[in-house]
This record gives sequence, C-alpha cells and structure tokens, in this order.
Amino acid sequence: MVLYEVAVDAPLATTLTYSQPVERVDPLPTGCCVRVPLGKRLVVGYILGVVHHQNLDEQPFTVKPIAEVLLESPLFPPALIPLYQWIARYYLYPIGKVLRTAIPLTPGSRSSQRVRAKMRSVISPGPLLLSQLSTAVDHGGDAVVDHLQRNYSITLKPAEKKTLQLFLSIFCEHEQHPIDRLLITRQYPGASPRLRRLCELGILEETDEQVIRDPFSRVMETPLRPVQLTREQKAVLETVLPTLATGNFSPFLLHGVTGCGKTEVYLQTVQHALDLGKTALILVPEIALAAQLESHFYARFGAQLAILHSGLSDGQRFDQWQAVRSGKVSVVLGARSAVFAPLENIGVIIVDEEHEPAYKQEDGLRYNARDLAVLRAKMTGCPVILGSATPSVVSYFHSMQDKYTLLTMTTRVKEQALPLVEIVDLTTTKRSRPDLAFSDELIRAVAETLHQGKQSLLFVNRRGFSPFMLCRDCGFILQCQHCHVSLTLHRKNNRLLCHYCGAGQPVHTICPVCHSPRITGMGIGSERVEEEVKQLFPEARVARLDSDTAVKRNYYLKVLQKIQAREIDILIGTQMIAKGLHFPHITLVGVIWADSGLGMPDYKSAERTFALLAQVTGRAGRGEDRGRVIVQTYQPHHYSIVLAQNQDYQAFFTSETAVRRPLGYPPFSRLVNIRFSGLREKQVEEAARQSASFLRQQHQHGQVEILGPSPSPLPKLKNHIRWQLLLKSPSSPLLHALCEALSSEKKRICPSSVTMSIDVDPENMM
DNA sequence: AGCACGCCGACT
DNA sequence: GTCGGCGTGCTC
Repeated sequence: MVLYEVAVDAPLATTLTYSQPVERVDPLPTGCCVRVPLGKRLVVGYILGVVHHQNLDEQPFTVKPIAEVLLESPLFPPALIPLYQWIARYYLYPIGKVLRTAIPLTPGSRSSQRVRAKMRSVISPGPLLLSQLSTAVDHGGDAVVDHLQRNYSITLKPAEKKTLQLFLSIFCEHEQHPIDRLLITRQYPGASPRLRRLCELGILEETDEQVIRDPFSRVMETPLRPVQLTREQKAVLETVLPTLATGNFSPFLLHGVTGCGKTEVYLQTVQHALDLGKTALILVPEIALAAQLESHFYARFGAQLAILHSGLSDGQRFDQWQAVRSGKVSVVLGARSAVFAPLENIGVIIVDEEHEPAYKQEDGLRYNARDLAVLRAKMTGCPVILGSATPSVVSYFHSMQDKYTLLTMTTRVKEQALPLVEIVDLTTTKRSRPDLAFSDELIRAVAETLHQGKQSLLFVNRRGFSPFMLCRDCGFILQCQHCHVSLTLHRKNNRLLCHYCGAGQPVHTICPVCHSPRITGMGIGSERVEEEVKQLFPEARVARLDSDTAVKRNYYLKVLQKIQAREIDILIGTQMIAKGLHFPHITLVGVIWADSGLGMPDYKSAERTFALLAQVTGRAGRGEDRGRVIVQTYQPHHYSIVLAQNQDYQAFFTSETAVRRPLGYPPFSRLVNIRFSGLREKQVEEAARQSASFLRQQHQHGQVEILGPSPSPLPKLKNHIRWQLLLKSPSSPLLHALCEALSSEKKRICPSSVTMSIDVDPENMM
C-alpha cells in the first residue's frame, strides 16, 4: 500500500501519514493538493512525499485514506520542499501553515479557476432590528430585546443577548457600517453559534462583502528602452553576469544612489538569464512599486513575464501561478510572497529596495522575503542581487564581512546633482507663525517654488488632523478604550479615530477626568498640514495623499495624473508618497517633522529615519532643475539626520554600528521577540513570566540574553493585553534551540487563552 | 485551528 | 438539575 506524507492545514509541527484514496490506483504526485480527514473534519493538505513504512501496525495511530484529490497537477516543484521545511524550523511555524502561506491559492473551494472577488463576512442589522435601530442606538440593546419579546415573542438566551449587545456597541463605534464578523468573534470567542441564531431569527444579517483591493495597480510610466550604459552599470554587469552560468550561489549587495539606473542593470541581468535558458525572480517591497517596474519589465519581456502580488484576484493569481509552474513564463515579478513562486531552473534572484520593512510579513508566518530570497538562491545555486540606495545595516555589514559582494553605483544616470538639503532646527529657529507646522524657511521656499511655477511635496508621517487630544488643564490624553494608544482627531468627519483598531467616537468637548472644556487636538497630521497650506497659500492648487484619501483608487490615480499635468502645485502626503513616484517638476520637498520616528523604543529607528530622508530627498529634482529639500527637525544634530543631508551612507553605517555594537543589537546578534497576548492581564503576564523562567532554566551558559518579560510598547491592542520577551544572542543555533524548547513546551507553559507568537528576526518591536 | 470533553459556579 | 464559561487535549 502507498502511504503519503501530507502537510495539513492545521497548527501541527509535523506532517501526517495518509493512505491512497479509495477507488484510485494511480499514485499521487508530490506537490499535489488533497483534502484529508483530520479528527472530525476535512482539511486541505499537500503531499510532500511517499512514506516507506515497514511495520505500519506498530504505529500508535490508524492511517486514514485521503478523502479527495483537489488538484491533480503538482502546485510546486519538489525542489521547494527543503525550503518549506527550513522555514518551518527557522520561524517555528507549523509546516502545513507554511505551505498555505507559500501557495496563495484556495483549492479548497470548488471553483478556484474562476475569477472571484476577495470577500469577507460582514454582519449588519437584519429586518427585525432595522425597524428598531434608532431605539437601539439611543436606548441600548435592552430596549430591542424587550421589543422582540413583545412583538415577535422571541426570547433571547443570555449569550445571544450578550452577542447582540456587543454587535450594537461595535456597530455604533463604526458609524453604523456593517461590521467585519471577525471584530465580534475576536472579542467574544463564543459568538459564532449565537450570531448564527441571531441571523436565523432575522435580527442580524450576514453577508459577504467585497474587500476593496489595493488601489495602486497601474501607475503610468514610460518604459525605458535599452540605452547606452554608464561605466558603472557596465562594471556591475561585468561582475554579475559571469556568475549566472556557473550554478553557484553568489550574493551581491548593489548599493546605488537614487536615479543611478539600477533598473536597467536588473533588466539586462534578467535578459542574460533568459539567454542562458534560465528563469528569473524579481521582488519588490510593495505593489505600488511592482506597478512601476511592471511596465519596464513588460516592455522588455512581454509574454515571458508573470506578476504575483496580493492585488490579483484569485483567478488571476491562479492563472499566473500555473503559467509559472508549467514553464510558460520565465520571469516572475512580485511582492513578498512571490519569493515562493514555483519557478525552476532559476538563473538570478533580484530583491529591489532590500532594506524595506515591507519584506517582513507581520502576521502569521513572520518571514522576511529578502532573507528567504537569499536562502532560495543558496539552495538553488544562483546569484542573488540585493539592491538599495540605503542598504539595511545588516546587509551592508555582511558585505563588509565579505559574505556579500558589494557593488556600488554613485553617479546618477543623467548626471543630475543631488538635491540641496537644508536642515531647519525647530528648537531654536524663530518663527513668525509658531502656531503652524511651518518654519519661515519652509514657507519662503514653498512660496518661491509656487512663484516659479514648480511643484512642492510636503511629507508628514501621520494622517488625520492631530495625533492626540490633550486636556490643557490636567494633561490627560484621550486614549482608545480597546488599545491604550492616543486617539487621532480627524477634522473631515469630526471624529476621534483609533489608528490601530479603527474604532471611532465623537469629539470630546470636555475632559473626562477633570471636566475642563479646554481639550484640544495637539500635534501635526496630514489633514492639518493641508489646512495650513490652504491658509498660507490660498491661491495654490493643493492635494493630499494618505491612506484616508487614497482608499479610492480613482482618486489616487487622478491626483497622480494631475501632478503629471501640472494641475497641482503642492502635494501633501504620508509614507505612500515617499517611494517610487518620480515627477520632473517637483523641485521642492519639505519634511515637516523628520525626527518623529527617533523616539520609538526600537533599535532600528535611526536606520529608518535615515532611509526615509534619503528616500524623500530622492523625490526632489528628478527633472532638469536641481532639487531642494527642507528638513524640519527638533534633533538637528542627530547623526541619522545630519548624515542624510549629504546622503553619506558609509558614515551613517559607521555611526550606527558604533551604537549597536556595545548594545549587542543586530548585526552583532540575532533577535527573537516572543509576544504574549490575551484578554486577561493576569494570564498574559503569568504566561510571559513562566516562559521567561522556563527559558532561564533551560539556558545557563549566558550566551543568550533573555530580556524581560515586560509589557509591549503597545501594551493593549484591540482589547488584547500584550507582553513580550526578547531573546538576543550572537549564536543563532543556541537561540534557535531555546526557541524550539519553548515552542515544544508551549502548551504546558502557556494556557490556550493566551496566544504566544514567536517573531524571529523581528522588524518591528512594537 | 476546530472540535469534543469535562469541570465548575450560577441560575431556573 | 442544566446552561454557559472556561481550560485541556487531540488530530495520521
């Protein structure tokens, strides 16, 4: 009898053994997708291989047959199995879940080949509740319960009442929009059967709603034709190209200033791989950038190109995946998850903007696609190019240690000078309008730019009007009830919003603590900057891009077109305008508060600040005229700001490593952050303490530092109390052994009401 | 993750 | 009694 090793979609550390489906003789190929019985239910699984068992009878379990073959043809090449297994071990994540993440198709459903919209389940008031909605909002759920009893003789059980009450409160918080089902079940895990009954009774209604996909898909861009290469481009290609033919792992770090022509290097390298009959994989940090590179790659490789990112519909993704799998296409361009593309015979892997935090997946399997790209290149035996204008400190350190070959490009293609960067010290500079977010220098610069008929870009890192509400009498800062973070004032709809859980409430006019009416919005968000700009330059044509305005993809595209057409003079925006976009008539970039990230309790904050400043600086002067950048800051002498002025990466690297070395932070160590979260403070704290003492007991030779446990920097999020435990060690194996021990003892240490999640190589410590 | 089972306190 | 709210254990 043939037995199969199956990775099932359940949080199990090991694979399980299943037998041949009944009434089937042909063996099933490795990589095919099946449905298997697990306990009392059926789950999706992937066949990882055939098991050769001599004495099956001595096994402590009874082998069940595979219930159904969901997809006959293998979804991934067998060569990827060692990668999956490595990931499961390294990130301490169940193997079946690793495959589910790596293969972003939904073969579980009947029609995975049809194009389908991305859906989520939402709850809204049903017919019975709808007529009573105003009563419910004004007088609470009890009034509704009474009404249902009187008019329909419906009696709700206590748990159902509780569910209804919970629904009503969330519903009101979300301004009476339909509520994501998960918002309810996350706060009240037992809600599912109650919701079902409330829906049956017609009190609530459950519908599938289409999730609006990423708004950035098709940024217009004129594809570049192969051009005369610069000397630097030639030199880089001459180093890289020979490694494509050998089939050896060769990692490169390509450090090139913005505008140095990295894209052309990528294109020619990929072309070379194709000429050798091999394939190529290109990763970009986010879809907005994928769209930009997409046009270049499409112009060059046309039908040979596949695109893989989360903005695709299931159907599109399925088609792209199969095209790659079958060898119909040889070039894959995509975001994070494209690192799992089922390519074979890879000639080169390219990771653009390798320093970007977006390569780290922050939920579920917390992998870093940049690191996996390097690993995949190693397993495959091919070159990998990590490209960036501001390499991550860790990657640059590797190049200093000769683990990576460093390639440097220092001149811009069109010989453009880098923009002139001026730093404005907000602590000492006198301001004629101290009530505004603008220094006189910035006001003057915007006015001048406006006068010249050029465009300005103003960068703010927070959306909304004011990031917090302060009582001027007692100093109280309004916080979200579910999250312990300050509420942001949004002027547009005049509400206070939590940026972590999305809950909203009306603006308070009196302080809830001391009842003072002197409660005001403090701090600067993008809405406020927009308002001030309109006040300062009433004649200017102004637009704002942040995640509040860009939810509508059409709006985003319209703004981009208007900038292109020079119908906008001043663009205000958050992170999303820092990357990629290049418009020749933007000559001025203003950074409203450059050091805002430096206060974060995170060892990477200086690195991020430097990269961000370098990035926004790159937005200025992409045309004929030399750009100008004005950086407002309260920390004008901080090295990340001073050194960003001349884009002096090497000096930054030296300063940053000098800070990290004595503290033993990466690259001088590896980190693992262990997070505990749950609804009850006591339990979470206890689980964290138990885990810490278990680890300290396991490990006594002092090679691993165990820091904590302590409440997370964001100690409460979406009603969940959060604690964390940080492990730090120069020895990856030791660190790993400890995590494995903890992981296998997880159930004994950590009650099921507390979630423990292990974040290996954390990108974000919050 | 689900799902069953079993325990315990708080009500009809 | 028995309902609802946990905690625990298992899945080839």
